[in-house]
This record gives sequence, structure tokens and C-alpha cells, in this order.
Amino acid sequence: MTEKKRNIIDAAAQLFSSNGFSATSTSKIAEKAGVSEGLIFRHFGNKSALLDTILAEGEQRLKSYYSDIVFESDPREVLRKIIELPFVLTAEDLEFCRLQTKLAWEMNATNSSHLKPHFLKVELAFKKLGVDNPKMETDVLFYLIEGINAALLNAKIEDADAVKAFLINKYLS
Amino acid sequence: MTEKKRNIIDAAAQLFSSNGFSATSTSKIAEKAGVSEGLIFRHFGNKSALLDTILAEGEQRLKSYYSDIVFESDPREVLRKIIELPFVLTAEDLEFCRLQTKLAWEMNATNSSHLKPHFLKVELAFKKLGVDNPKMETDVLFYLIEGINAALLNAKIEDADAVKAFLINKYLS
Amino acid sequence: MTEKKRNIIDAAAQLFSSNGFSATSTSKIAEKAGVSEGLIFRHFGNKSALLDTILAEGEQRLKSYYSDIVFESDPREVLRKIIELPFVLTAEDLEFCRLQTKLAWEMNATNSSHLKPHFLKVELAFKKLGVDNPKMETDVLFYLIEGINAALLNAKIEDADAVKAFLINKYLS
Amino acid sequence: MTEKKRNIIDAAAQLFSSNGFSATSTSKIAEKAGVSEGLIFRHFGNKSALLDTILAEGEQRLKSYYSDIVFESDPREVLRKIIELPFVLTAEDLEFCRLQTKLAWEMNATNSSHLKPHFLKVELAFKKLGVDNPKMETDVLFYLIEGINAALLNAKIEDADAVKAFLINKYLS
DNA sequence: GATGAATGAGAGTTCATTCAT
DNA sequence: TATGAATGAACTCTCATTCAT
Repeated sequence: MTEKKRNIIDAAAQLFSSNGFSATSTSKIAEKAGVSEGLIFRHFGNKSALLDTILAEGEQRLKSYYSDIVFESDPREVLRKIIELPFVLTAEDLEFCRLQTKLAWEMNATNSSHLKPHFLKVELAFKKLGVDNPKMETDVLFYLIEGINAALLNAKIEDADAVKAFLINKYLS
Repeated sequence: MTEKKRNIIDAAAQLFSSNGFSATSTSKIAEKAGVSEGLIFRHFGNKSALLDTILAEGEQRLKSYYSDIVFESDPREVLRKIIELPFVLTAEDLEFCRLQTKLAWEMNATNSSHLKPHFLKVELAFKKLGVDNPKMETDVLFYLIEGINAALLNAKIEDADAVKAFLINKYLS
Repeated sequence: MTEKKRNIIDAAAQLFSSNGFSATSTSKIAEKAGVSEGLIFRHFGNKSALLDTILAEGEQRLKSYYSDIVFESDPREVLRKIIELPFVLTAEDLEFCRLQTKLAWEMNATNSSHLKPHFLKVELAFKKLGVDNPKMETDVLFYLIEGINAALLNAKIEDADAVKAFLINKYLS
Repeated sequence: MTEKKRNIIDAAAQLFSSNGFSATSTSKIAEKAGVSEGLIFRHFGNKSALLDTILAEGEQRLKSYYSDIVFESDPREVLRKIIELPFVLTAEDLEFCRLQTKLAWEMNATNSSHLKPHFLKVELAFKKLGVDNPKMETDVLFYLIEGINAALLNAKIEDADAVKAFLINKYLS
């Protein structure tokens, strides 16, 4: 990948994330990336394919967080790790989550949260721990995590560590 | 308010809600409302003032849900009512919440959830009930409600009543 | 029809006729018509619908030439009139024929010559006059007229009247 | 000439012939030819020089048809050969004639028909055969041949042989 | 109050062409 | 010879907005 192509992706990601997809013009992307507008189309074909590229790149980065949970067998550890997930994202990955959520709202797409694949794993953990209604308990935990994520993405949580500790205590003590 | 003005507001609300603000053109609004494009500007001045009108109208409708909680003194009832809030919205009001959240994401506005005014009320309730960390407990409850709200708005919850019952049981038993 | 809409049609007709369809930009049309470029799209939707409008208008004008032949019963008069047709067009109508032929070549469309409807009429005339192979004779006459038309449109015929007289003599003496 | 250069010429000829000059982009030519876009400019300098190359190559091919007529002395044979000319072209040469005519219309160039050089020859033939107005007779024959050519190029003539026979009979019996 | 003509700015995209490799 | 990155100008078309009626 050439430097200019990289610049386009980065500039577009930032602008999409702060202004949204349709409010970001290709000319502004080109300007921010320091390239000619035509280059965007030479590399990506069209604006929405550029978005796809960005999205795919981000998904790729998030995948690294999954493996940590997938191979965990201790139910308590599964819960701990799924709760911690929103808090351990790097600033860059958090930024990508923001973009993902923002676009999900803009495009009416179901935000395919990166948590989803772990649903069954968590349900099983609750089952092993003997809770009353493991399916519902999982649902609710995921709603909670989504809510925290949204707050986190918009920097509405002041002391994230305290929240994390509180939750872990709530679910694992 | 003339019928045509009403039509504009309704058409715009629907289009903003499904396509977003900047992806909705005034010409499409006029077409859907069955009026000339110029009339939009005659009545509202510009596109974003039209949005403001819609938003204000919606807020007004939501206010009716507040009063029910504001004057509640029983702490357990406060909790019950705040938890039930997302589930008792009419379809129309739910639709407006969708719009509100969608726009909050599009505009980078802090989604001034209609729950917020009740924060202190809920915190006090938790205090009265003698929980360990009332502030944090309130935070978490609100994150959870936000998460449920988001899921509700996107029709991702199948059996809403079951979720409601589960939560009330969790917090009030 | 407003004056500006009229101007657009006229300007476009001239430019299409001299430069062809795809080599004529909407911005040049707007400039020549003295209107904003957007107005073209407000009135016609897109560039090719503008072309359709021009074409339809021209066809309409050419229709007036038809009726003269349609009701002719004398076979010799039919021949005389069909031969004279290319020579009696007004300058404006000739210009439109140029456009029509030019576009037929550009678009790979079969140039639906305005002569076609008279094919059977002419064949019948030849039959009445007792020629050997009326169908073929008609075909050839039409090829000839097409050739003359093409030459006429490109101003390659110096003394048109002489050609007309020669042909009438050839076919009717 | 390298294979790639050949491919460019062939691809361009086909595309110009079916879509016209200005509606054919160099990128499409490169794609069809299976070469990089830059190579077109390396070989031909610019798009219109590529066209010139194609045109010149085609003219060269058509020249072979001329010699047959140039050295003919029998006036009846001259007429026969000139009439037969449009019908004896190979499919490939016919395709080139199509391109030539199409471009003549697109560029407002006088279609330098390959017949022209024979004008005087034909006029002389008519003179020798003692027709009344040899100049005019030649003009008309050429108009007719142009008309037939146009029909032939657009595949509008079903039974070409019959037309040929009919004409030869008309002019030589 | 309501329309429809009109606009200028800017949208996404394609163009012929250049140039370093 | 051949490529592919890169460009700036031009393309068709849409935008929010104004204004005379």
C-alpha cells in the first residue's frame, strides 16, 4: 500500500468518525489526506467502497481481542474478560468502535457488535455458575455492556476503572 | 398550524428517522409531504430549523412520562418506574426516541436522554434502600437502560415483557 | 414553457447538432442558453431526457410534411412528392434532420427516417405504374433519397434544384 | 509493432466503432486491450493520434479495391465495378467503413468516401455510353451508392445480392 | 399561504494525460 | 517496452435556498 493510499484511509476514517459518512465529502477527504480527489476513486472505486475498506480493516484489528475469550474455560474468567472488554480497547480501537456504532445508526445497519460471537460462551458460563435464568442474564449483561460502550465512546464515563471494578465485583463476588 | 405544515413535519420526521438528517434532501421531504419545496423554507426558514421543530415537538411529548416519576416518593416505586420507562413508550414515542438517538450520533450531540433528569432521584432511591454505592449503582442502571433502549429502538429484543419482569425482579426483590 | 426552458432546448439542439451528444457538456449548454446548469436538470431530469425532448419536438415538426403525401392518390404525384421531399425542407427542419442522422450514427440507433411511413405508398405507386419489380424499385429509390439527404445535410450538393429536376425527369418522364 | 500495440489498435477500433470516439475512454481501451493505460500514450501520444493511426490503417486496406477500377477501360465495366464496390467489401473492411462514416458524422468531417477518386472515371464512362447528362448521372449514381453503403453498414439490407443484380441490370442493360 | 422557476455551490465520479520506476 | 500511481480539469447531477407571483 502506497503512502497516499494509507493517508486516504486514515483521513477518511477520522472524518467519517467525526462527521458521519454522508456529511463527509470526498473532496474534504482528499484535502485532509493531501492527495487529489481523483486518487480516491482510482484506489477504491467509489466512496462507499472506501468505507468498506476502513470497516474491514477495523474488524481485523478487533479480532485480536476475541481469541483471548474463545479459549477460556473457567466460567468466572469468561465473565471477567467479557466485562473488561470495553475497558481494554486501545484508544485507536475505541475510535474505530465509535465509527462502527455511528455508521450502524447512520446506515440503519444492525451494529454487528464484536461481542456477539461470545454470546453462547457467556450463557454457558452463567449456566455453569448455576444462575437462575442464564439466557436472560446474558441478554441483560450484553445490554449493559452495550450501554457502557456507548457511554465510553462518547467519553461520558469519568472514572472507567471504578466502573469496571464495580461491575466485576457485582458479577463475580 | 395548516395541514401542509403538519405534513412537512411528519414527512421530515419519517425521513430523518430512516435516512438521517444530511442524507435527507428538502426536495424528498417536499415530495413526501405533497407540497412545494419552497413552502418548507417559508415555514421553517431552513432545513435545520425544521429539525429543531421536530425535536422540540418530540421532547414535549416525552415530558408526560416524566411527571409520573418526579412526584413519586417510594424509592422502590422510583426504581420500578425508571426501569419500566423504556417499555411503556407508545410506538410513536419510541419512533421519536429512535430519531433522537440517531441524530445524537449523527450530530455528535450528547444524546440528552429523557432519563437524565431523574438521575438524582434514582440515586436517592438507592441511598434510601441502603445499597453500598448508590452513585455507581445509578450509573450502571442508567447504562443498562441505555443499552436496553438502543436494543428496543432497533427491534432487537424479542420478548420485551420478559426482560422487564426480569429486571424488576433483579432490582426489587 | 418559460423563456429559459426554450433557450435550453434551442442551445442544446444547436450544440448536439454541431458537436454531437456526448461531446456536448451540460455546462456548455447552460452557458449558451444563459441559464444556470442546474436548471437543465430541474426541467429535464437528465441530459438524455433533454435530448429526447428535442427529438420529439423535431419529429412533430416533420410530421407536417407527411400528410401531403398520405392523401395523394395519383401514383405519379406520389413519386414526385417523395422525390421532392428532401428539397422542400425549411432550413430549420433540415437542421433537425442533420441532428437526427448525426445522433442515429452516434447512438447506433436505426435512423428512423421520416420517409419510412411512405414506403408502402411508394411501392403501390410503382405497381400502379406497371414497373417490373416495384418492391426493389422502391428500395432503391429510398436508398437514393437517403444518399441525397446525407449530401444535402452536409451541404455537399451545389445546385439542388438541378438535381431535383433531373430526378423527377428520370422517374416521371 | 509489438503485440500490445496491435491490441490497442484493435480494441480502440472496435470501441470507436461501436461507441464513437468521445464516448470511448482511454481507460476502456486499455482494459479491453489488456494493457496499462499509460502504454496508449507511450505509443500514440494522445487519444486522437490513436484514432489517426486506425484511420490511416483502414484507408490503406481500402486502397486495394481502387486499383481494380483505375485501370479499367471498358465504360460498362467501370460502371459495373463501381456499382459492385459496396457489395464486395470483406466483413472487416465493411466494419472499417462503418467506423469511417460514423466518425465523419461525429467529427463533422466530410466523409472522404473511398469512391470519390473514381468520380471522373465514372463520368467519362457515362459520356462514352452517350447518356444525356453525364455529370448529373454520375452525381446521382454516387448518391445512390452512398445510400446503399449506409444501409449496408447498418445491416438494413436483407438480400444484398438481389439489390446488386437489380442495379447492374438497371444501369447496364 | 403556497407555488414553481431559478440559482450557485458543491456533490461523487470520470477523463486524458504525465511521470517515476 | 510497459506499468501503475498520481493529477487537475471537466463531467453529470443534487443540494439548500431565494424570489417573483
